[in-house]
Amino acid sequence: MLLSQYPINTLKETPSEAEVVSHQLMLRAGLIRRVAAGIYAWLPFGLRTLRKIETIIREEMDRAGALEVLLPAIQPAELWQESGRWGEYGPELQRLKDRHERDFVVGPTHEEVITDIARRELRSYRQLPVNFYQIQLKFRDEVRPRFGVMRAREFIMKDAYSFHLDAASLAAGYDAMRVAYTKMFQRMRLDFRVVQADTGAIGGNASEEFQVLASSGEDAIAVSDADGYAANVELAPALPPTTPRPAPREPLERIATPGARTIEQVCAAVGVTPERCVKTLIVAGTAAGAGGAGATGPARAADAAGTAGATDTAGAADIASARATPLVALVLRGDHELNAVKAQKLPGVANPLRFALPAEIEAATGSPPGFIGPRGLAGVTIYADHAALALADFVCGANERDAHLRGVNWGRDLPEPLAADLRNVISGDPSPAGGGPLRIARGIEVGHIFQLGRKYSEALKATVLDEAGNSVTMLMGCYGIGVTRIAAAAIEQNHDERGIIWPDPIAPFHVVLVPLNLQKSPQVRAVADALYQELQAAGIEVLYDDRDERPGVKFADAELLGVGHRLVVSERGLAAGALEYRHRRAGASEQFPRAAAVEFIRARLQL
RNA sequence: CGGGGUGUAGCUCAGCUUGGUAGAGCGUUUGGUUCGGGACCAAAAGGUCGCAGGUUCAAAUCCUGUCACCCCGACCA
Repeated sequence: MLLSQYPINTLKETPSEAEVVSHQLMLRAGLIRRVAAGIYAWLPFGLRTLRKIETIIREEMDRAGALEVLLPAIQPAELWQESGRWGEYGPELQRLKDRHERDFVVGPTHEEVITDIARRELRSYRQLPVNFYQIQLKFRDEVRPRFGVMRAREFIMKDAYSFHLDAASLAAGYDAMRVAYTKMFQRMRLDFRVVQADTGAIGGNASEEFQVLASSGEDAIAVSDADGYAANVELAPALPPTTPRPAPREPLERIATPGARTIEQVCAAVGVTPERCVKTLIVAGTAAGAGGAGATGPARAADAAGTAGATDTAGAADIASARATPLVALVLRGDHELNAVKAQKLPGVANPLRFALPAEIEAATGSPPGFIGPRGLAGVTIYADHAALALADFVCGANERDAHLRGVNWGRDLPEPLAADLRNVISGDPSPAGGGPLRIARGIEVGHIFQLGRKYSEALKATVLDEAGNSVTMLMGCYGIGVTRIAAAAIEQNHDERGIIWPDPIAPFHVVLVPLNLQKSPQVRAVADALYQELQAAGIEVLYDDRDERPGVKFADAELLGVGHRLVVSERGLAAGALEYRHRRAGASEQFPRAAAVEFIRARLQL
């Protein structure tokens, strides 16, 4: 491609809207432009990279035996009503009406549509297993789109759905996808980890995420280098302390703590460290959990889970409803952080997790937020994290304005609460796999694989006949990749102060050809033109900077755009019969004979 | 949705406190000189100051409303 024919400008200054490096560089290099919040246009250079990413995905999906389809972006509400997600899926689901006032959605994902196809097309176990995939635009009306294409509202996703007769087949299909994904991300030269993950709103059983490691990543992942354990922090279990709780030594004592609402303030007022304190978070419970004493037993657990989706999220103004909402207290050690995913799975806790409103807290405890403690909380289910439960002589709120308690002991001063894993693991916690301490890394989720089970096939009655002629509900797996996000993730991992450094397999071009003094030197022109033809004829993708620009401008743009291999043609070099080569990561250039150009470049491409 | 902030030239921003001629750098155009690391000189184009009301002799500036965008918290590829 001739750069003189390309009208998109690079930017010297960083647009103020961009926060993270990948976003800044994508805008500066002219890969993307913002059209609206979380909605981007892909310009030619950006699209070239996007297409390369898609090609790698396609090749590996095809190799794994998956079949490509293209499903509609606009989907009828009926399918979503049938699966139940018309009501469950929140405001992220973009709903719209056609001219006849019929309801539709802009697809955020395609389980409903593909299951609808599957139930029509698949009649026999002989047609299974099968895996359908597509690469297509999705729309999710994110609360807060951010970081350019990393968290956009409209984005391109590769989504795949597999159908199986039995669990063994599903597991095999799932494993095949894990292998295919691993291969793809390896081919893209990404530094990633496969981590255990929460199944989230989509539901299902086994689930793993593919996380590209980057400090700007939005996900925290717990990694143990000793035993290979890796999990999203949302899911990583915090093991209970192995040492037993010490015996009480201090007397229970009330302390005036005027205005001390945060753990830091309480510690300062009382004179202890955060790990000697306990914080009590009040969250909404479920109607099932409100029944009365013993509501948290296993028999009620199924009940609670069953009604979780129906939890009312009434406004603060409605005091009557606020009083009616059952509450649950979650108790954590002062230096620990609540893990919402773990908490909302507990019996009696509303899912999704919702913090109680100040009015609700005051109505239930008689104290404003900031002075709440587990002692004397009547009619509230109390869960204590294992670490909080292991404390003796701890500090907590007194359920009274401007007062805390110290020397508090479970069993002695208040009943033993229910024990649970409520917190995020932190660096240094023991690995659940048993091998050494965990460390916390940041990751960008570029892929996610699930064993869905029968959630959608059951709702949409997707069945086949088995060998015995019985109607069997199919098992499903689903497998997503954030295609547009990969481009951003790759830049997060591959850049320097001068710009992008694309890995060869996803670079918009293989080589950038930079002739110096092109307009004045017929010799440079002749050689550069010839090289352009030769390299292209050899199947090498060349960006030919034939602009009438000074060398500095050409070098700066080439480095910003991030093409890995640079070829310089100059009068100085040609006098010695040589060309100049430099890798984007290299500190210096090397000379090589002009006649060997094609072989020289080919030997250095790592595709 | 809650909290914080910003809308002035294609981009980055100043001007607003204290109302009175719309500015700089980069980019763009033309001419010239340059030509191995984002050149220099000269000239030029380019803005209904987000939008709508209001106050005032006079509004980028003050007031009200509205829209858009960005940042911090709960969701996800």
